[in-house]
Amino acid sequence: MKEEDASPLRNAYKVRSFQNAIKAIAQLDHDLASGADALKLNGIGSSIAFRIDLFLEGKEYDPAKHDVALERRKHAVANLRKLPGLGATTARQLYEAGCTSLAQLREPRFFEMLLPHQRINFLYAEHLEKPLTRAEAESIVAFIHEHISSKFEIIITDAYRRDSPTLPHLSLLLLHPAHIHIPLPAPTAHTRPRSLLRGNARNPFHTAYQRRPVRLASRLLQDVVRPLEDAGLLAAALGASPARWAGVAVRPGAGGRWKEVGERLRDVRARRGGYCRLELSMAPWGARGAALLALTGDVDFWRMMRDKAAGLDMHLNEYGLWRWQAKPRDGSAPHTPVAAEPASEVQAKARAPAYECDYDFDDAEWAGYGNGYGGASAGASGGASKGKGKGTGKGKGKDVEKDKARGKEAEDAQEENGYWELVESESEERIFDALGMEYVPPERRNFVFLRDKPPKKAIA
DNA sequence: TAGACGGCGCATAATG
DNA sequence: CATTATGCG
DNA sequence: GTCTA
Repeated sequence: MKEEDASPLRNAYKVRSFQNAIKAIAQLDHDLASGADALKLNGIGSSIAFRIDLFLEGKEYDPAKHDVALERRKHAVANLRKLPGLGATTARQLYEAGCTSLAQLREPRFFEMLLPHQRINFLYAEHLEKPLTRAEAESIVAFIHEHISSKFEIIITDAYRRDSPTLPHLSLLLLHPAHIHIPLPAPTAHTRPRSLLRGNARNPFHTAYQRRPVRLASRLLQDVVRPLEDAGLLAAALGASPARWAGVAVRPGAGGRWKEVGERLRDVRARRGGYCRLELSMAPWGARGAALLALTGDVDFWRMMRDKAAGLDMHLNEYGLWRWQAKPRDGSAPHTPVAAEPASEVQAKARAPAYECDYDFDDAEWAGYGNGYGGASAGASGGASKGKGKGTGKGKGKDVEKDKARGKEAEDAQEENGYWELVESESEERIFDALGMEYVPPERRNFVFLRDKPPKKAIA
């Protein structure tokens, strides 16, 4: 009877209902005698009970008889949703406008319904589906090295670092000795453990809202993305923020050959040649280890690491491993800098701002940061903007609705109760160590590792 | 019988 | 320009 | 689709 139920996928809640029903039946230690028998189970209602009867009597359930139109719509929507970034809502709108397949998105009336990133994903769809070879990845990195300052260090992360022979896309970590500010986690990071088993796709190096000029002034955008655009490597952007850029890049020709700039720019304009997805992440110089961890392990492994940290009452993000230090009641900050190991000069500079918790929390920089990990301090507090509070003022507070107001109050209280202390961020090895784990080499940071060697396993 | 059915952070659009 | 709403995963 | 208020 599972086969009976396995197919439908139109209404998310309906699908879940079927899943629940299947689970309920699977947990039984005996066979079902009838639909009425099944009806007693939690998760099985009249409709599924009826279909169980049909099944037991050997009759077929014929969906076509029930609803041809629905079936057709289901297929169309499922097809449309294959495009990354195109979800249920857009798919439905497209279908209602008469679009029944991905191919039809070519038609202007449908194409215009797409958001910018959806358009790019569509236009480059065949290219982006094609994995890269390691040689292609290396060739692109060499190209980038030739077109940006030699002070940048570039590390290929993700699947490449895990020794995978092919890469779904190219993910690069960039480091620059002058890029050193390590932002603090949100004050509430430890009191709001994320759901560790599901949810957010990985999106490290996010920064809170910044004014346009500030955003565009980032070293990544100015000194990396800009020259690469000029060099004709980048064909389209899917998203750009101060420490992160994602988009479409040109692939090298056969044998890792690159054409001359002018020709490449013409190719890009005409969308000739091969393309791939490229992701650039800019990490603070002293946060190399944490950044590598965040960008190398697959999603499951990274989630496991963060879970591990949470279990030890710490907080792990792409900037480092943090421990919450409660402040004594009188408010005098316990001046206990970590510095477990001798820090290089740059490092010291990188860390310094992290411990000076003298932010003006009413400053606009802090307004609007989310509740989660990774966000918080917009890099703007690098040094200069620190002492002089007030930008546009007003920042947070205000008359938010009850719910949010409560949350904010809690946050304010948190801020006074302590601060985040950076335990380790420079070396992967030492982060593993601080978490009480054996070092796991990149090629083993994957789902198989988690399954074969359950570290602690929160998987309920 | 109507409404819930997971919750959250991000990017972008819409709105003030 | 800043905040809120929506789509997405 | 089912469950609950």
